[in-house]
Amino acid sequence: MSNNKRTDILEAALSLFAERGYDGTTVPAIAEQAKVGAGTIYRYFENKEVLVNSLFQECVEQLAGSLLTDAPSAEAPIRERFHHFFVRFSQFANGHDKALAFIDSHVNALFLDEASNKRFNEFLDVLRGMLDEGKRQGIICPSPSDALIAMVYGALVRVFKVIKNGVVEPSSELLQGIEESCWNAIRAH
Amino acid sequence: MSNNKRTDILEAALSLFAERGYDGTTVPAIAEQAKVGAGTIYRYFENKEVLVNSLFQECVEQLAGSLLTDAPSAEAPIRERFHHFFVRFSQFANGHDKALAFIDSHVNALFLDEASNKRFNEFLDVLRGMLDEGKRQGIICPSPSDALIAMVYGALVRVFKVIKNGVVEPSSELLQGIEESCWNAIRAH
Amino acid sequence: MSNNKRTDILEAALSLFAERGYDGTTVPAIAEQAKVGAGTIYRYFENKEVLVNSLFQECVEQLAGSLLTDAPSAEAPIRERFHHFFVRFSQFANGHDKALAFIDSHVNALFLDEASNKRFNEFLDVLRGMLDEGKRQGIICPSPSDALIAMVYGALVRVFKVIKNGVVEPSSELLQGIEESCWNAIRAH
Amino acid sequence: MSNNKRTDILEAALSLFAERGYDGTTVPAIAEQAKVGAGTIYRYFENKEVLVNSLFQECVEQLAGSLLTDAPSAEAPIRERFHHFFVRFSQFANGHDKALAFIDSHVNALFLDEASNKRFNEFLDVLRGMLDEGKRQGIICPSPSDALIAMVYGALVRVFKVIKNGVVEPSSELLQGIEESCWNAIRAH
DNA sequence: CATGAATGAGAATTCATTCAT
DNA sequence: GATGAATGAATTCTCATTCAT
Repeated sequence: MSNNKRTDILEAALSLFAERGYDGTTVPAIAEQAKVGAGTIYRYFENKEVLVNSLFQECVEQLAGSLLTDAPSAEAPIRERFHHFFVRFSQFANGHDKALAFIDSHVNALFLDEASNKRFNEFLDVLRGMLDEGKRQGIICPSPSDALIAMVYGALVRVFKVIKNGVVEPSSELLQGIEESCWNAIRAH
Repeated sequence: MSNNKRTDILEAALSLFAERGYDGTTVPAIAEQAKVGAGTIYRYFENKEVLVNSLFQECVEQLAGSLLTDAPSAEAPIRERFHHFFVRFSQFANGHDKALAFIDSHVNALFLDEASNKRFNEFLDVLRGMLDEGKRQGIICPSPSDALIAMVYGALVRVFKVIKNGVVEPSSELLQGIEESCWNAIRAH
Repeated sequence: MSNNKRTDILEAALSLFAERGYDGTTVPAIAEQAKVGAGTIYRYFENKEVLVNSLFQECVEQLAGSLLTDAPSAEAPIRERFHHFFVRFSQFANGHDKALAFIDSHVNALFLDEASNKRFNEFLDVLRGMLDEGKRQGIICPSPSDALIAMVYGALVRVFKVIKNGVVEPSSELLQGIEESCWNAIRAH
Repeated sequence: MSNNKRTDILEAALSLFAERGYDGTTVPAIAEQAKVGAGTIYRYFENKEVLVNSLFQECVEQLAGSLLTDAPSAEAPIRERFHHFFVRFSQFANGHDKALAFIDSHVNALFLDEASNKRFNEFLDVLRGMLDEGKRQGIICPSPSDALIAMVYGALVRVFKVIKNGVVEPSSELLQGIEESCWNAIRAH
């Protein structure tokens, strides 16, 4: 029993969208997974597109919120800020693997609306802020921040996916190695 | 006029799959884009699933072939081999952006068959070979190759996507910076 | 208004299959005749083939049930048993002419499944039992029962079809004459 | 190699129509079976409907011709005429089982044109003539000829089908038994 | 509020027919 | 004449959405 059908629906949708994609997922399938009637979904979301956008925004919200929790101040050393970012991201990837997979595989989809895209860009801005500050300090390499973000984000999404799939073991050495690799990718040499 | 309808269909499918995904693309839409009748598609491909698998395998083939062209021998220095890989990958990303986007967004899809998955893993093996040799020589950092591959591949796919989208300018400095970043991510420090 | 859409669909299908055959009948045509949406048919039957098999089995069930209703015991005289069979068959042919036409024109079709064929053979077994007993008593002529069944069944299906078509009048003299003819065809002389 | 593509097409169509019915048979399937191109069929027959009507009429022609060959004169004893009919019909059923199955399963089809129906009725007229003469002589029972024809024709089609299917062995005793049964069905008692 | 049966527009696929070679 | 690749209308089937209960 759950105290909230809306949440049940979003969780079911997340699970299915992450696995089969938006277009590969039917509304009745979401209803079944959520253990609600198909019609119930339409009491909480105007239609399938509204549902996917709501879900996307909530997922990005969670990810962004996760990264900001207990974050060092803007005055803290970049390396420390990056470490916090990495730890949080890695926790999120571990605890919310479906959300990360869903965000990643739907991020450029045509059915995402203005608000969804805006929300995702705001999330990227957090990273951008850190990198821009680092470049000002000469600690981060001078490539465009958008390029650096794309690389770090792309690298992390992918590497946590192979971890989730069990291809490699998520030991603390591995995580340290990944953090080092990412840091080396963006720091000035 | 084209000398080959099969090619027209594959190109149309690539374009649409890359943009809207497999499930978001209708067969008549492919037919229209390819300027053939809808029924014609079924003369060349048994069904939509066979079409997407054929396309996937051909794209991976192209990518792998591209990376192998004029590749330095296995005895060449790792840095040189990596450079060649990067240059080829960047050329492919530039000339075949849709193929790269298509591969990337469909690589784990449930409708891909055994052969498609096998073909993609063979492509990854090429990278693995280079990294494993580098680790033996102590040049590449000791994280599992699957993790390093995921990071480099993820970083490159993503960064070339933002380049394609015009977010950043593909200057030679940028490309040098990206290559350096990727190399720094995987080399031993 | 009917209390059961499944029944509406089966009746519509029976009517159309009897008239135009399985392959000559489209699903939307059945839907229209049944006054339901085309999609509704698929809520009740997995596909067109399942529909035709369900219908076939139900029709054979009705025919067999009809023949068994108030049937004389296996100890009753063969002539009496045959009379009962004939009367029941003739009533069925009169009241369920479409069912009889449908069964007859689809009985050997390739799309009928194991269960459908089995059900029809069970129906034939009822006749076979009567004829075999008659042969044991020397009342029925010694040709193989399968041949006698084929003849009687073939003769009756065909003659009731011409009656239904209005080619001949279904007077009681006619029915008596047909019963006599069939009996004469199978009795020992 | 055959000297006549038209014949090849008709034979292929006969074989397929007999097995799967008109609507269940595709024109390309006929072409393949006939070892001609699909387009070739349209050089000999305007369309599929013309093909099936031509075939139907040729088959009925063959059957009627078969029954008339060496037929006793109208003055010959009815029993002798019936014997000849039975022998010829049985030969036809044996040598042209597909033609008989095809005629039987398509005889009332909606796509048969005027000429096809007319041709089939002319065939029935041959039987009718014999039975009417027999009734005049008091040898044949007084049921309407159309009913008697339906019964005899229905019985024979069905019984030769089970013989063809190997359910019963076509011994000369069996054939004699069948002939006797049919004769007993229609003679006056 | 919640449901799930019902719907029909739209998707994948087939096939009778045409026509350039 | 013969072919079979190409076609698009028609067919089977799916699914987002509605609405009576």
